[in-house]
Amino acid sequence: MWIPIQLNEQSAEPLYYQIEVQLRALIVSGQLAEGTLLPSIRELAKTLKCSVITVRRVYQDLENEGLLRTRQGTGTFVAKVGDEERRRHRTEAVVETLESAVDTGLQVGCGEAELRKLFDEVLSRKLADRPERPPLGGDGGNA
Amino acid sequence: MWIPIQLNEQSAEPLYYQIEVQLRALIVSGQLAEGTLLPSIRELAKTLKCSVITVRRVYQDLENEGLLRTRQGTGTFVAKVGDEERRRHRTEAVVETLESAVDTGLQVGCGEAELRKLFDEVLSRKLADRPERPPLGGDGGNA
Amino acid sequence: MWIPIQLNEQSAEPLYYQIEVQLRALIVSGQLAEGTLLPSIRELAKTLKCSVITVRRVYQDLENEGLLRTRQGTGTFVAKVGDEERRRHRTEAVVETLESAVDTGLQVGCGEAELRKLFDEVLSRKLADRPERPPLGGDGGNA
Amino acid sequence: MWIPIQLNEQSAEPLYYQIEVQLRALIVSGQLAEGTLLPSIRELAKTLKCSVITVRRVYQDLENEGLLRTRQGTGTFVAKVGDEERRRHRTEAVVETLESAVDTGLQVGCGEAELRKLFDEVLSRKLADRPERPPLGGDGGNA
DNA sequence: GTGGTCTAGACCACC
DNA sequence: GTGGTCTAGACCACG
Repeated sequence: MWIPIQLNEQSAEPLYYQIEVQLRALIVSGQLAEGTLLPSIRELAKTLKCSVITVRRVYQDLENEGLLRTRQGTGTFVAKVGDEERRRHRTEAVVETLESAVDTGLQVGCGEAELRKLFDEVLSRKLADRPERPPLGGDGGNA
Repeated sequence: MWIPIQLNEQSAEPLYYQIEVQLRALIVSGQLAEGTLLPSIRELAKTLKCSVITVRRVYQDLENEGLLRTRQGTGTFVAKVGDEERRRHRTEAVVETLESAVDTGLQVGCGEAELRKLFDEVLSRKLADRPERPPLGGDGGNA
Repeated sequence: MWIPIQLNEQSAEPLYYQIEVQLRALIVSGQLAEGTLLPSIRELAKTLKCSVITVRRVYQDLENEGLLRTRQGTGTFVAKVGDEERRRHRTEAVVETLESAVDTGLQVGCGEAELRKLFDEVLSRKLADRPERPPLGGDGGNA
Repeated sequence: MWIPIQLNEQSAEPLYYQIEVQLRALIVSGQLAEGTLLPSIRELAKTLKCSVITVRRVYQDLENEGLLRTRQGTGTFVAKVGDEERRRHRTEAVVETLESAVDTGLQVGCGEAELRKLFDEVLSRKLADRPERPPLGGDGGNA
């Protein structure tokens, strides 16, 4: 099964964090359905050209968050995520970042109108750039 | 002279970064006028209850950005900031964070409408919470 | 023949261990009488929805402990368990776990009284929850 | 500062887990007071003769549980633990183990009286063996 | 000095 | 084959 994760080696963000963010997004957005068997840590590590330990950490962190479940000798699966939890996860990161942006804007003296304008510009640009991404087949490898 | 900087020890963001962001905002927003003498490194460190090394780094970074100027034996001043530069600085951080938020939102499957709604909520809340802050006296320091 | 074994997939305990503990308990408590023919490895694996390898390991381990005997081409039987051995086995696991619990309690600063209270609570609760379980018919298998 | 942690290399329990259990106990029992600066991961690793990574994992896990707080460049501190949380943590592990012991006992056919007798024996023995341990000085190294 | 990330690689337990 | 633990050691960021 193929998982669309893009790493940016130039970024200051740690590798494990980049992977976590993207994998978490795939799960809470439902693109990776409950019960889906993820690639083994070794396999994903090879795919991403990083250490198995880095991938392991990702899986472990997401398991601690309750998004994954792993069974030794079997593999790592997408856990059941309640609707409530899914909604919370979905907007949590977005809202946090928006708050930070608005905070910064207000502090440097932007008014409400200017902030709205900047947001509109960013949103329009991002929507235009948006790559078409068909939903992942979520039934592959689900034992 | 008093500089309104709030540190959050709980945050994962490094101390120096929190200080930099806020000090930069005060400068590019004009709340700290050109030529203003900043508190000495030692004084600000004492005020913020952090290491002098941390403050030193902040002043150094902002000097490298051209926002501060240091004169040996005299102190550190707010440099002249061109209108062009000021405008760029002002929106730069905001736009970056907004982009990051929108990216995250799109990746977890939020639609345009939902993102706009979240932004509106955040903006309204922040505007309501906004503390009244009179402009700082920019006419020199008492260090 | 039906063997009452409950597996908890959520548990961190390995499957083979959960099965071993419960099967051992059935034997040393006399609920599975000497000479009883156990279900075949394949059958039990199917019943428990786990790998034959897992069941094989369980039978092997219990055979090494002297609780089971395997006769090629015939099947696996409950071995003769001496009274001495039965008594030892019966309390061994219980005592070990009790010791571990008491150790933990003392280390976190519980006093004797508090430990007794906790034990009473747990015991009462478990006795109340206890499902009625009639003794198993120990007179041979239908495999 | 000295932390009384005993490792059992023979045990099947992973090192990191043994350390976690004991450190957690010291914290929730109040023997390590809020704000106490723990030994650095390198120092504790040397003391315990294990890898820094093992200690790091312990600190990280306990930080995820909210029992520790670490500040880069400064060290790792005991976090504020609410009374409610402390009580929960304190009895949680004990109760779990007691339940497991009682479960086992009932399954092998012990009656209530026998279980009480076993518990009494274990408790008495452990109380007698108990080493005298004076409270730790919790004010060492607290910057 | 501190913690944080990433690496390679060994060995074990489980299915 | 899978994941789990532990190791040694490099390099960076922070105070």
